Amino acid sequence: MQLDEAKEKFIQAWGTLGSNWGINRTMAQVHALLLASANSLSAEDIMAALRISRGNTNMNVRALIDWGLVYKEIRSGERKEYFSAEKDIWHVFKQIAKERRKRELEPIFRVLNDLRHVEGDADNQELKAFTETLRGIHTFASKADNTLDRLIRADESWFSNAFLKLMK
Amino acid sequence: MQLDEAKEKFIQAWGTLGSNWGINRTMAQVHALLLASANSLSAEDIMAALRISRGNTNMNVRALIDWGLVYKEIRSGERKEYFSAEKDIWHVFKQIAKERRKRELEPIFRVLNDLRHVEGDADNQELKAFTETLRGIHTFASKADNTLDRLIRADESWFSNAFLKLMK
DNA sequence: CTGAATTTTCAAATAAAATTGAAAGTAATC
DNA sequence: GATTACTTTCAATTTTATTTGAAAATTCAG
Repeated sequence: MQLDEAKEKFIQAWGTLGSNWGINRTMAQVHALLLASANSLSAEDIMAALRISRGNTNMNVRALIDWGLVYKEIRSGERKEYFSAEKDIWHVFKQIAKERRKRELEPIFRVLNDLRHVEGDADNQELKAFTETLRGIHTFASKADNTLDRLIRADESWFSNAFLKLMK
Repeated sequence: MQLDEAKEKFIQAWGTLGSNWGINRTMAQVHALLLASANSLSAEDIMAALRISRGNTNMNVRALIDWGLVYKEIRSGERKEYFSAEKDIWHVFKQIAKERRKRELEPIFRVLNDLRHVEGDADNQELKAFTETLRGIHTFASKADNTLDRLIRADESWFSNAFLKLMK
């Protein structure tokens, strides 16, 4: 397979992966394009490579910068901005985990926790079932969130070590 | 807060959570409704509670059964089917992880692995950058996939233990 | 300052995903 | 084997999400 074909397939696959997990497909594709490029790219480069509009390019590049996955580069003597992706995949993963936790998990878990104090008759079966479900979610979410937090702060050797530990 | 209001908010929150992570919002809401119910519910009950059509109800209940998150119940003497959710949250989590791995991770990682054999000049910088990115993804994905696999097979005490181990 | 290069915004258009509902299918009962 | 009580399917519709592109804003160089 030739490089161009492989890159194209990589971009498609990464886009599908993102899309399946609630990330805008184009955002994931821009990310893939930058991950697969040796050099930083301008908005024009991205527009041409993915055949998308300037507005779309701008929005998604900004989002990737907000997510801490893409960096802006200013080349001296040039006015145009160039963009490059963070290439350390462990760092990329942590960054995504961190942002998604902040944006999509924390707010929901805050709501779920508030719901645990429902007033009502102690031997109402419906109420019991509901609070029991919320309790289960809370117990699980606390452990998971704590583990995730540790993961986000850890370096790769921690992950490898943890991985090995858990293997036994 | 009254039970009905709390249930409603729970259903909304669970729907938003699913939607953010690439799961059909209604499917997540049906799941929430069943998670919050003491007794199994019929299609009519679900239609009424969520104000959705019969077709929609049927599709999403079937999907939840496919995912192993909801069980069908036949009450003797009744023709109607009733549905109840798996309430053990640790089991629910493992089941979701298992299904998503199978449906959305494995196929993509198979594609990405194929892309690692790209032909071309060994000192082409673009080629080097591309293969290096794929190598990084592969290394990470292998570890993550293995950990996930172990998680899926584990029981809750394993998770709690692992959690404690990783805390130190 | 002024103007050219570039980026950003966002209302309107388009595309994608989800939903409806009625017709077709299935299965239990008499 | 016909009737009834459901469940399933899927083309058409509706809703939601994404994308476009042109106008406005910004930034830099002279």
